[in-house]
Amino acid sequence: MSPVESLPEPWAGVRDRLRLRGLRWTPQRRTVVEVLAATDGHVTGAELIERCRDRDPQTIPSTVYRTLDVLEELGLVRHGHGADGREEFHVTPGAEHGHLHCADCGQTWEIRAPQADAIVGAFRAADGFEVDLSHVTVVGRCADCAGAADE
Amino acid sequence: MSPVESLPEPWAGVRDRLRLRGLRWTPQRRTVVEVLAATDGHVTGAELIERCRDRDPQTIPSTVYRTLDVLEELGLVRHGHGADGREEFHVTPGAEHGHLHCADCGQTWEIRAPQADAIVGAFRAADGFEVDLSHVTVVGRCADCAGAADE
DNA sequence: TCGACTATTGCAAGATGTTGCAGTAGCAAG
DNA sequence: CTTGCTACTGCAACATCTTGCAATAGTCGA
Repeated sequence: MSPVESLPEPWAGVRDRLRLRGLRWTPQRRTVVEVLAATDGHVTGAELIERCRDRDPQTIPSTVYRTLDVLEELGLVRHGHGADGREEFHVTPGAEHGHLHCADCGQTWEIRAPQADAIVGAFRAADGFEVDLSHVTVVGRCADCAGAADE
Repeated sequence: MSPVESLPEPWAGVRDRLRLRGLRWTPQRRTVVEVLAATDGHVTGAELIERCRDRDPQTIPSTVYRTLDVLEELGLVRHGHGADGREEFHVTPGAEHGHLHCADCGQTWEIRAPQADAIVGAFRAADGFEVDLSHVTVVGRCADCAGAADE
């Protein structure tokens, strides 16, 4: 009795975790999980659908989005929003990070630990508010572009 | 020679500022400007269109969005994204603030100065990056909801 | 006041998500 | 292996933005 498929951790047990909650393991969900397991870091909703279609051309967007909701409840992904407000999904663990985006040059960076801690710490200390950093894309102007703007 | 219309500051000179740049003052833009002048704080794109339609039922969404782009270039509004990624427009000045949103209870607060400074300062010191706080909605869990989640 | 230049508009189509509903198909029990 | 409950799917319609294009209409100079 080999496993359904050799999925890397932490995806191997998804099927059973779903069933334990009375949820179901379907071909469509399997497609999404396989794509996510092969994804490193983050994907936008559109990219994800695109990749699912590579495996199964019949993929329906609404099904993918609903599957992502379920996987987020299991803690396997987190959704956030890019600089333009479009959805972005982070594959956990190991990809829980915020993004920094320059509105001028369009570049994006990951927010590094010191700044992440500054943000999370500031709200925790003041209000007891627990920030979900990976939900956010901080927008502004990078040093190069800010300098260039001063003629 | 009375002004075109008695718009409150800083909207009174919009017409001339547009013309100075070779841009035009149209009835459609006037509608948007009037609505914004009567708006306190922020509005979502959908709300704005709704209010414009109250004044002019012929209002076309794409025209409104394009007008907002122009007004943003003049510095009269800033766009940002709410917790769900939808657009939100801040009427400047005086409404340049970030938002804090609890994913559990759905409440939203304005980010206060100490936390705002902590964020802006952290990025400025480390990378010279100038954060546009009003673009962002920081999402997480408020103290009450975080507490309730611990059973 | 008239004419020409070109910024804007209105419209239609497309991208990205969300939602309601009826039919389908997992899954656990017998 | 059946059967029944109900979670899921597929679809269609809608919400929010964005973009390309032809026609319209502000502006400015003569």
